[in-house]
Amino acid sequence: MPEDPSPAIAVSTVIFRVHREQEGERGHLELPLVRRVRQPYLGRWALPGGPLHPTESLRDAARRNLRETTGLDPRHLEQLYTFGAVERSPSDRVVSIVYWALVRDDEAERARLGENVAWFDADQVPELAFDHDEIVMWALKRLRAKVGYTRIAHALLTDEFTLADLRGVTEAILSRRLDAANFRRQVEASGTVEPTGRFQAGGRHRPPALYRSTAQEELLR
Amino acid sequence: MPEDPSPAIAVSTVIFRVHREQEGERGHLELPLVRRVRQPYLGRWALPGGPLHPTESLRDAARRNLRETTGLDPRHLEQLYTFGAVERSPSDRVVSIVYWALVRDDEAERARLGENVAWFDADQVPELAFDHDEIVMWALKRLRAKVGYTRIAHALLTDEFTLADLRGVTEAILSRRLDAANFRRQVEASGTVEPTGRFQAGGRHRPPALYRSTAQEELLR
DNA sequence: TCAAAAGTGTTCCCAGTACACCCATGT
DNA sequence: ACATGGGTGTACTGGGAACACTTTTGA
Repeated sequence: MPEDPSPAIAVSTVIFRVHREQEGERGHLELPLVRRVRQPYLGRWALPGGPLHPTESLRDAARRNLRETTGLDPRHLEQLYTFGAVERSPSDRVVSIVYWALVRDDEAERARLGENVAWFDADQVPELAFDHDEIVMWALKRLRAKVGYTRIAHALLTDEFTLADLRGVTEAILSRRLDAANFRRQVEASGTVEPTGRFQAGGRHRPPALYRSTAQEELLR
Repeated sequence: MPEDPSPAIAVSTVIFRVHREQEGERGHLELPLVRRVRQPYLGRWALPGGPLHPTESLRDAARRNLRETTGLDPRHLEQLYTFGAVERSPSDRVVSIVYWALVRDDEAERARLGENVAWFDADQVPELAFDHDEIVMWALKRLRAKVGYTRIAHALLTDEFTLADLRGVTEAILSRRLDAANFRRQVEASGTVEPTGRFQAGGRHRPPALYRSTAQEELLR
C-alpha cells in the first residue's frame, strides 16, 4: 500500500544550437527532441529529460541528460523554471526542473544522435508531449531576451570568431537582421570581445579580423 | 530497507513588505523569518517553507505557507529559483522551489504573527539556516531589478495612492532616493497609473493627487 | 509669510538607429 | 575593374538624469 506519494522530480533541458547547412549560409536556431517510447504520449516528441539521481545536483542532472541525448557538453547551461502543475502529467505527479543550454554547431555536427532524437527548427516544433510546448516558448523568450544584454552568443562559436560570425548567430536567435555597423560598435563598446590580431583568410572578400571572448569577470551584475 | 530515496521537495517563500513605523516616516524593506524548532539548525532563523502537498500546485504551496506564516494573502507571487545542491541540507536531500512575494504593510500590521516569526530588515538578516542567506540575496536582486521595469511596486500599496507613496516604496526597495520630478514623469509615461481625480486631504502641504493602477494588460512582454 | 511637498519646465548627455561612404580582398 | 562584405563617419532621436522654478497647502 503506497503511503502519501511524494511528487517525483525530473530534470529536462532545452538545448539550442545555431546550425548552418553549408558554409556561408544563414544559420538557423534548432533544438533536439526525443521521441517518446513509452506511455503517456507514446510516439510524441518531447524534451530530453529524466529523473534526478540522489547524488547529483540539478545542474549535473541537466548536463548528464544533455550528454546522453546529444553526446555533447554544454557551452552554456542555466536554470529556466520549475514546472509543477498538478495535472501536467496524466499519470503520476511530476515536478520538472527545466534547464536550457547552448551547444556549438561544430560539436553537434560531429556528435552522433540516437535513433529517436532529431533536431527541429526552434520556431517550427511539432506538438509536444506534456506541457513541453509551453516550456520551449519560455526558453525561447529567455534566450532572445538574454542575447541582447549578455555575452551568451559567444557560447555558440569557436574560440576565435569574426564579428560577422557573432552577428550571424545573434540574428539566427532573434530571426531578425541587424545593422552590421551598429552591431560592431555595440559589441566593441561592451568590452566582451578583444581582437586576436589575426585575420580570417580564405574568404571571398576583405579578410575580417578575428576576435576572442574577453576573460569572464565574475560578479558582474 | 529503503529503496533508492527520491529527493524530497519543499517550497519556501521570501516575503517582502515595506514597513513604516509611523506615518510620514521613510519605509523599510522587511521580510519575515521563522525560528527553527527542530534539527538541523535548531534555533536558527530560516525562510518560511514546508513540503509540497500531492494535490497542490507549486504556487498554491507557496501561497499556503505564506498564509500559515503571516496570515496574509500575497499581492504579488512569483517563482524565484529552485535550489537543489546535494549538500544543502546536512541530513536528507531536499530540493527547494523558492517563491518570492509582496504583501501590503497595512495588512501585515493587522495580521498576527506566530511565536517564532519575526520581521527583519532585508539588508540586515542574521545568519540563516541552510543556504537561505544565498536565497535571500537572489530574491533581493530580483526584486530590485524588477521594480525598475514592472509595476510590482503597486502591490505594496492600497488601491489609491499618491505618487509620493509609490516613490516611497520604490526608494525603500532600492535603498536609494529618487528624483521626484523624473519619477513622476516616468510613471505617468509608463501608463501603469491613472489619476482618480481625487486628492489626499489632511496632509501638511499641498494635497497630492490620488492615482490607481491601470487595468493589467495580459500578454505584455 | 514661510516651509515644504506637489508639480512643471528645461537642459544635457548617452545609447540606439539609420544610412552614407570608404577599404581591401578574390575573382 | 568590380562585386562584396569589412569597417568608419555622421546625423537624428528618445529617454534618463540633473536641477531650476512655480504652485498650493497648513501652520
